[in-house]
Amino acid sequence: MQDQDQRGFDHGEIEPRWQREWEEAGTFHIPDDADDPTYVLGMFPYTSGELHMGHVRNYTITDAYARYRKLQGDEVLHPIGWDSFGLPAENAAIERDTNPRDWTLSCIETMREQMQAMGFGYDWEREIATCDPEYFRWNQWLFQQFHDAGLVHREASEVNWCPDCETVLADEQVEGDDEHCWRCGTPVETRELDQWFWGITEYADELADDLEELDGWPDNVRQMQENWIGRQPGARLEFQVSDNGPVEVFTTRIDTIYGATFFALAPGHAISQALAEEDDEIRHFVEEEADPEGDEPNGVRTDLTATNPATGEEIPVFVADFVLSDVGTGALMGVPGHDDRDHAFASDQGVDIVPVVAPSPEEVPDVSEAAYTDDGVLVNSGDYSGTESAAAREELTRDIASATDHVQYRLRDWGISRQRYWGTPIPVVECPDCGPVMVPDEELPVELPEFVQTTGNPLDEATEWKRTTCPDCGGDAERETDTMDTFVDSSWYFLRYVSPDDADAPFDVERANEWMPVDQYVGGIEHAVMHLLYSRFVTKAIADMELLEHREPFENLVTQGMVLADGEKMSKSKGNGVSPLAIVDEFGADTARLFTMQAARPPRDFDWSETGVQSANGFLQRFHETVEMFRESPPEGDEDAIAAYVAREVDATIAAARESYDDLTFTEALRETRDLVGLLRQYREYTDPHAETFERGLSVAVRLLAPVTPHIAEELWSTLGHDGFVAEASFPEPAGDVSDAERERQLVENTREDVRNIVDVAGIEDPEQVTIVVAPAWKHRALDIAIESDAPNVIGELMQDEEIRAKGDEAASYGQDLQNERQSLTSALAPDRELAVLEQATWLVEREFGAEVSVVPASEADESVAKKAAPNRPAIRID
RNA sequence: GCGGGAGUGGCCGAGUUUGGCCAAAGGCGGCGGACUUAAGAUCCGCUCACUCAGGUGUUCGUGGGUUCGAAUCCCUCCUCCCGCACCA
Repeated sequence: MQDQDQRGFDHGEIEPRWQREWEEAGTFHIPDDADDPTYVLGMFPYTSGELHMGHVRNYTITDAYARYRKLQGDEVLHPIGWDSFGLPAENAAIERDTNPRDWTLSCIETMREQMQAMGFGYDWEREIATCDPEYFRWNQWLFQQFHDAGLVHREASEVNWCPDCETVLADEQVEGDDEHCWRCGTPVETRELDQWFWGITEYADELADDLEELDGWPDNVRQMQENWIGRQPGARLEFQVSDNGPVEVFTTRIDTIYGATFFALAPGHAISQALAEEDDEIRHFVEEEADPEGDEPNGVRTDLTATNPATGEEIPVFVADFVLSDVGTGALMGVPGHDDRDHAFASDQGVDIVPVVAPSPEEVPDVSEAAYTDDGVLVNSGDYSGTESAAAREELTRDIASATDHVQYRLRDWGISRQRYWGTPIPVVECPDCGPVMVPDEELPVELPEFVQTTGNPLDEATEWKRTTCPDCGGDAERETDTMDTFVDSSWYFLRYVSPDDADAPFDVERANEWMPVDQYVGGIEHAVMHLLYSRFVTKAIADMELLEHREPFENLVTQGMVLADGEKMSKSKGNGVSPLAIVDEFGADTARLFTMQAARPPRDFDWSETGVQSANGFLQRFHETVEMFRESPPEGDEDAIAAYVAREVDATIAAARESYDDLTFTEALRETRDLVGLLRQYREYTDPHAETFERGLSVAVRLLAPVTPHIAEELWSTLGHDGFVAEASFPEPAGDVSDAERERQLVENTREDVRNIVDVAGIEDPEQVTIVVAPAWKHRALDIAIESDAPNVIGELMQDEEIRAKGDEAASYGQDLQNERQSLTSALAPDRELAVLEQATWLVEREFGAEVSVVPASEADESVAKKAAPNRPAIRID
C-alpha cells in the first residue's frame, strides 16, 4: 500500500495499456508507399530466448532515436527480426529433447513479449525470422545469383574446424592468439574439406577504398576492417631455383632486392615437401622441428641455390618455419639488411648481410647488428644506386623480366559451408555425372528435413531427404548436405524489411532503392569485422547484379559500449547479470530505459548501478507528481518576470535537447530535461505559477522525455489534456530566438555566483537587500567599439564618441579597463536585455538568500555602486 | 612492431572539432541544514587552497613550444585500453 503511494504511478498498469494502444492504432507501422523514411535499425538479436541488458541498451538507443525522428516529423522505418538459425538451437533442442525449430519459435515468442514489454516501437508487421523458409529461400536464391555472377566456388581446403561445434569456421570466426571458436571458445583445429566459398576477395579493393567515405562510422571499426582486409601493394617475381625452375615470391620491398642474400620456403611448400621425401634432415625439420607459432625463426639449409634476378648471384635456399604457406606464395626472398626477421634468421644461419638502402648515399647504415627498415636511397645496387626507394620499386618491377605489380590481401574468400542442421541448406545437387548443379529457381526453397539427433552432420543422416535427381541430366543424385554460415542470413536482412512478404523477390527493388541505406545502424563492436564486412560485401555484389543502386548498407553506425556490473562484463557465467525482466517488474520499462540512456553515451561502457536505477525512477515519480498536482490544482499566478524566466529556460532546454538527440548522445537531452522539471518544481514552490507558462514547461518536458520514457510520457500527455499520442506529437519548438540563451544563462549564473562570493567573503550573515546595477548604455557601446577597433589604443577611439567623451574621467577609466583586456573582450547582451534577464532571475536570488532583490539601471543607482557596473557584469550592492 | 582510442578534481564523467568569463557541467560519494518520533525519500547549501565586497594562488598524465590567453593547438616522453601481426 505504502509502496503504491510512494510510487505515485503504477507502471504495471500504465505500460501494458499504452503498449496496447500503440498496437491498436498501428502507431509504428510504416506503409509501403512511405516516402524515403528514416531507416533506424538495431542489429537483430540471436534467438537465445531471453533479452539481456545489452539488448535493452541497444534497442533503447534505436527506439529513442526512431521516436525522436518521428517527433521531428519524419516517417520512420524501425523494424525488428530474428537471427534464428544457428548451432545453439541444436544444442538446446538436444538438451530439452525437442527440435531446433520448436525451440527457436518458442524463444522468439518469449523475446517478442519481452521486447513489447520494453515498449519498443517496432513495425511488427515487418517482423522477419531467418529460419522461416520464406526468408531463407532468398539465401538460396542469392547463392544461385552469386554463382551465376562467378562469386561462388567450391574447393578443398584447409579449414578451421571447431571440434565442439562439429563444424568449420570462417577465418573471421576464429579469435585470439590461441585461435579459439568465436561461439564456444574451443581451440580450433584444422581439417581438409570441400567447401563452398563466396568471393569476397573480388571486392577487397572496393571494401577497403570505400571505408574512407564511411565517415558516419567510428574510426576503430573502419580501422579493424582495414586491418582485416590487409591490403599490401608490392610485386611478384621469380627466382630460379636449382633443379626446380622458377619459384614465385611476393615482396613489398623489391627495392631491397640487391640485398636478398637468401631464399626461404615454407615447410608446406611443394619443393620443401619434395625435399623432405629424400632428405632426412629436412624431413625432420618439416615434421618435427618447424614451429610456426614460436618466436624464434628456425630453418634448415638445403643444397639448393636460387639465382637473385638482380645480382645474378647464387644464394642459399632454406626451409624455414617463419615462412607461412598461406601468406604470399609460401616462399620469400630474405633481405637481412632491411628486415628485422630476416636479420635474425640470417645472423643465426651465418648468411651475408648487405646494406642496400641508406638514409642518404653518404651514410650507409651499419646493418650488422640490426636491420635498417625505412625507405631511403639505394646503395650497392648497381645501376639503381642513388635511386629513392619508391622510384626504385617502380623501376625494378618494370626492369626485372618476371616482376609484376601485385597487391596482396590478408582477406580470404568467405567459406560459408557448415556441417550443421539448423541453417539454410545449400541449394546444390551433387550429380555423379554432372558434378555440383544448382537447384533451379522453381524448386526453392530447399527445406530442412526433420531433425534427428546424431553426431556428425545431421543432413548427411537424412537419407530420404538427400536422395534426389539431377536437375540437369535427371539421373540419381544427392543433395549437398552442408548448410550456410548464419552470417549469410544477416548479410542482407536489412533489405528484407523493405518488403518482408514479397514472394517473388528477396526485396522490392524500387522501394529498396528509395529506402536504403540504413540511416542509423546500432550494434555491438563484436561485429566490427564479421557481420559488417559481409553485409558490405553482399550489398556491393547485389548492386552489381543491378538489383540495388546503393553500394553501402549502413550510412551511420554507432557501436554501443558494454553494460558492466562492478566493472566487469555482465554475463551469466560470472553470475553478475541483472535481468531486464526483474527491473521492468520492479521499476518499469521506462525506468530501465531512462537509466540506461542517461548513464552514458551510447559508445561507452557503463556500470550498472542500483542507485542509478533508483534515481531514474525517483525522477519519473517526481515528474509524475508535478503533472498530477498541476492538474489537481491549476495555478493562478501572474505572467510576471519569473514566468518569463521559466519560459526562456523552456526554450533553452528545447534547443539543448534537440542537439543531443540529433547526435545520439542522449545524456545531455535527459539532463536538460531533468533540470527543467526541477526548475518547474522550484517555480511552484516559490510562488503561484503562471498557468500557461507552467503548462508549457510540463508539455515540453513530456515531449522531450517521450523518446526515452514513452509510457509515462503518454500518460502525462493525456493528463495534460492532449488528444492523440505523444508518440505522434511534434517535437517542441522554442517560442523565441534561442541564439542568446547560452549568454543569458551565463549572465544569470555569474551574477548569482558573484552574490554568493560577496556574501561569503564579506561574511554577511543575513543579507536584507541585494541591489543589482546594470551598466549604462554608453559602456555597452564602448565595449562594442573596443571589440571592433583595431587601433593601438582604444581610448582615443572611444573619445571620438561624443556621449562617451562627455562621461569624462569615468569614460577614461572604463576605457583603460577595456584597453587592458583588449584581447579577451566578448560582446554582451544589449543593456535593456541585460536588465530584463536579470529581473527575470531575481527570484532565484531572493529564494537563495531570503533577501529583497532589485535590478536597476545605472542611472537610477547610487553613483559609487553604478560606476562599477560593466556589460556582462552588473555591479552588486548588498546591505 | 604497426595502427586506432584514451589519460580531467575522492570516484564516474562532460568540456578538446570552432583556444577566451573553465577552478572546469552533471552524477555519485562526503559534509551541513530543512522536513520526520526515527530511518528512508525529498528539498536547500557546501565539497582545490588562501581570502571579511565579487580577489589571489596552484590545477586537467609528463616535459617543452605557439599565443595577449591553452584542459583545448604543436612536439617529446610515460601509462592504459582495443584491433592486427614471424604478413614477406
